[in-house]
Formats: sequence, C-alpha cells, structure tokens
Amino acid sequence: MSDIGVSETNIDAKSSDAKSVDGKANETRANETREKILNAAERLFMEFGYEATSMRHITGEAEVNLAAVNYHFGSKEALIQEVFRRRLDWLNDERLRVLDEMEAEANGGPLKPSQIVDAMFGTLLRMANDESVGGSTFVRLLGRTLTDPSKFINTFLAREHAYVMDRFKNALFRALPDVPKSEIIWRFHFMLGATSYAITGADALTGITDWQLSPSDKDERPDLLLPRLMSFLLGGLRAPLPQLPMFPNAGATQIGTQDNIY
Amino acid sequence: MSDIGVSETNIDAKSSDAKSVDGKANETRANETREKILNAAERLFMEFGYEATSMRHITGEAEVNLAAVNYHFGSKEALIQEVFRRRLDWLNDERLRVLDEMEAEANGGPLKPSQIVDAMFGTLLRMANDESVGGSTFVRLLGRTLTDPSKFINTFLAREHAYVMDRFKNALFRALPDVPKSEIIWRFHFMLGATSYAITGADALTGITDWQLSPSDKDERPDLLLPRLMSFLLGGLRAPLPQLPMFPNAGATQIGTQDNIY
DNA sequence: ATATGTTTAAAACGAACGTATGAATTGTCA
DNA sequence: TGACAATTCATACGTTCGTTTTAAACATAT
Repeated sequence: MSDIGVSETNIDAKSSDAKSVDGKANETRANETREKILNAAERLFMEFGYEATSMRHITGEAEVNLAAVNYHFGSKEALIQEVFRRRLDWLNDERLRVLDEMEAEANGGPLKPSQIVDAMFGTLLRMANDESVGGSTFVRLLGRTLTDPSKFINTFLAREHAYVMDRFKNALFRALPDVPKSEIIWRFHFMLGATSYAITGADALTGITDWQLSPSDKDERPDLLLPRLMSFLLGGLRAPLPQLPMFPNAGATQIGTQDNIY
Repeated sequence: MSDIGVSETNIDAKSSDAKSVDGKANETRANETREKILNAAERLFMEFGYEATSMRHITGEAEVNLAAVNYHFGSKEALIQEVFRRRLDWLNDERLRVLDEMEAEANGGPLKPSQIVDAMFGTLLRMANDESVGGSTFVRLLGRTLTDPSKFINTFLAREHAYVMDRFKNALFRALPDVPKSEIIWRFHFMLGATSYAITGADALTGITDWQLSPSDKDERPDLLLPRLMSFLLGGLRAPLPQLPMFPNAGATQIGTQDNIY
C-alpha cells in the first residue's frame, strides 16, 4: 500500500554475473543472446545513433525478444556502455601494450612522436581492419560518439579513456620537450578529430561532399588509409608553432620552418 | 463524408511567406517569434542533439506556444533545416566572397594553400567569434552535426555544401598540381575533422580527457585557436606524401621532407 | 466599428518509446 | 525424473513524443 513497494523485483542490474551461480549450458545460450544483442546494437548505434535507435529495432535485428535487453543488461543506457566496454577494453589495452613495448625499447629515453602517434591512432585504424575485435563498425561508432552531445555517454567515455590519455599525453610531453604543453594538448585534440573523420571517411566523403574518387582511387583498400592519415597527423603535430597574436615573437622553440611558397 | 476530406486546412508548409499578403506589424511580431524559436532550437540542438531535444523543450526555452513551431516551420525536421539554412547561407557566401577576392587578386594564377585553408576554415572560426551571425553556438552545432548519423540532416548539409566544396576542392587542385587529387581530398577531409574537434574543443578537452590546461593557458582567448589550428592544418596539408604500401617508390612528387628525428 | 486574416492558447490525438510483469519454456543437477 | 533456476516470450504499462484541433486573442484595413 505504501508508495515504496516497487522494488521487490529487479534485485539489481543482473548483468553477466547473475547466471554464474549455476547453469553452464545456459551460460552458452545466454551469452549467444547477449552477443547477438551487442552486435546488433553496435551496428545500429553506428548507423543511426543512440537516441534514434529503439530497443525494438535492436531486438528485431538481433532476432531476440524485446525484454531480453532489459533482462541481460538492465537498461538501454547500460547496453550502450557494454557495447563500448567490450571493445574499448581491448583497444586501450592494446594501445598501452604497444606503448609499453616502445618505452621498454627506448631504455628510459623519450619516444619519437611518430611512435606515439602510431601507438595511439595506428592501433585504432588497425583495429578497424580486424573483424575479430569489432572491425570498422565499432571504430566508426567510436569516431561518431566522440562528438556525441549525450552527457552520460561522454562521461563514460572520458572515464574509459582517462588513463590511456594521460599516458600518451605524458609520452608526447617527453618527446617534444620544447613545445608548450598546451600546444601539444591542442594538437593531440586536432589529431583526434582528423582520425575520427578518417574513420567515417567513406561515408562523409560521399556525404558532405560529392567528390567522386577517380577510378584508380576507387579500389582504396582500408590499409591505404593508415599511411595517409599518419603523414597528415605527423605533419600537423610537427608543424611550426603558430605566431600567437599579441606575442609576436613566440617562435623561439619552433620545431620546423614555415616557408613562404605556401 | 468521403475519406478524403482532411486537407482543407494546412494548405502547405506555410513558412514565412504565408503572411506577406497583408499585415505588416503582424510580420514583425511573427518574425520575432520565428527567431526566438530558431535561437532556442540552435542552442538546444547544439547542447543535446537533434533527437534528444523535444519540441516542448524548444518552445519552453523560446517562451512561445508549442504549436508555434508547427505553424511557422511545418515540422521539427523543417525547423532544423531552417536553423542551419539561415547560418549556412551567410557562412558559405562569406567563404566564396573571400575565395573570389583572393582569386581575383591572383590574376588567374593558383592560390597559396594557406589562402585556401584560411578562406575555408578561418572563415568558420571567425564566424564563431561573431555573435551577430550565430557565434560559437552555431559553429559548435555545425561541428557536431557533420558527424551526426541522422540521414536527412546529412543529405541536407551535403546539398548546402556541394557548390562550396567543389570550388575549394578545385582551388586546392590548382594550388597543389603535383599532389594526387585523391590525396588532396583525403587531406581536406582530415582538415574538416581537425576543425570540427577544434570547435568543440573546450567541451571535449575537458570531457574525453581530463587534462587540465595550465593556469597560463586558462585564459585561452578564442582568437588564439585560429593560429593554432591553421598551423596544424597547413602542416598536415603540406606533409610529405605517404609511402603507400605495395608501391614503395611513390615519392616522386613529395612536397616536403620527412626527416627521421621524429 | 466591423470584417478579415494571422497568431496564440490549451487540450487532446495516436504512435512509439523504455520498461515491467508473469507465464511458458529450456537446461541443469539432485 | 522431478525440482529448480535461468532464460525466453507475449503482453501490457505509463510516459513522452510530434502533431493536430478548436477556440480565443490580436492586429490591420476599409
């Protein structure tokens, strides 16, 4: 009778551990359902976005019952977090593994910027070519979500990325000791943007613009994208420092030359 | 009686011209209402995204009646198109005006890449500092929407940008005759991404990453962003061409040097 | 002043949303 | 095999969505 009696069901968000008490073949079947949902959600969120993708759309595509999402994940919000978590865990572990390996080989010395950029963004693009860890679907979803306005998604992604970002940021500080930290941070941010657009490239290149790639470029294999992007990112990262207005002579630590034929 | 008799009202989407027959003070009041709606929608779409922003939220913020949106614009979809149109018309006209001016001054010769980049992306960032044409609110909305998965928005933006993109693309082709067109297209795309992230910079820099800008960087004035971004974009655009795999010696037309200390 | 067309106001519409419920089904182990 | 937990299923709930409707309020022109 009281207005409290609501929560005798739904003991908790019964995600992935509620079934470990007993059954074992059930676990297999349940995990199949879970993965069908995750795969469908991953693809649909990528194509239509989080808000525009309904539970019924997801469960329809996954060929499972509507209630299965709430049973396995608790809510739509928890579902997208799990969509990201299962891929980001792998991605960021791999990024750190590559970075650790490089730093071990450097014997305490600074890394080359190209190594850091490759560990960060090259790993991402290589992930896009590896279907066993989500392939291009997830990477494109990630690229789009980085600019998503949804508050809780951004908070979640920030938390998932915090440690990795810190490691790479500091690696760049050591690699470019003469460049102001704020400049490095901004350029890292610009690199994120360029990479994000690189990932969604095919879509956007035919979307925002209508430029048709010439026939010889039509057979773009995805592996051509990585060297293209790496050249661009390194060119941007190593560009001469800007002449900041109000501080006309800030060029003492420039790391390149800005000649005038451009 | 027949099942046709539905459409004697709502002659058409009565947008902005239905009232020009007669009243004149009415017109003023109506345009005030229209602009209040457009301003509120612009801000809310920027903050929450298209799907997550409801009509009631918009009309509440604009302090107009719920039905006013459908009366003035016809539908939510038509509303966001008008939100973009009133700003993009100005932006793209300005871009073309700057480009035309530069080309006139070049007397038929090619422009410098830095001129083209400035006309395209510099104009955008200068728009962000001009509140009379939407300021940072619209520019941030645009930056986010360029990666938005919503189909009809992308179609609309592609149409709005088509001519401008074609002009700038061809200007870059002429400015960099030795660089393969596909490479230019990709780099233009990378520049779009870097710029998009530059615009949403403050948000994302504190969102995805938790890096705190040092106190001396805290007073970042928005006008410092433009030279920063321009340096990065030009560095990326002018970077040495990538060594494409399978074609080890494609470097005949390289436009820079990629030394090895990086 | 009254007629006319335009804009606001308040309420309601059907559809679609995320979620919850309870019964049926399935798989596991005593 | 029967008890029991885990999962699936069909269905329904309460909200909120974009949109429509009807009447009142408003400004203008004759």
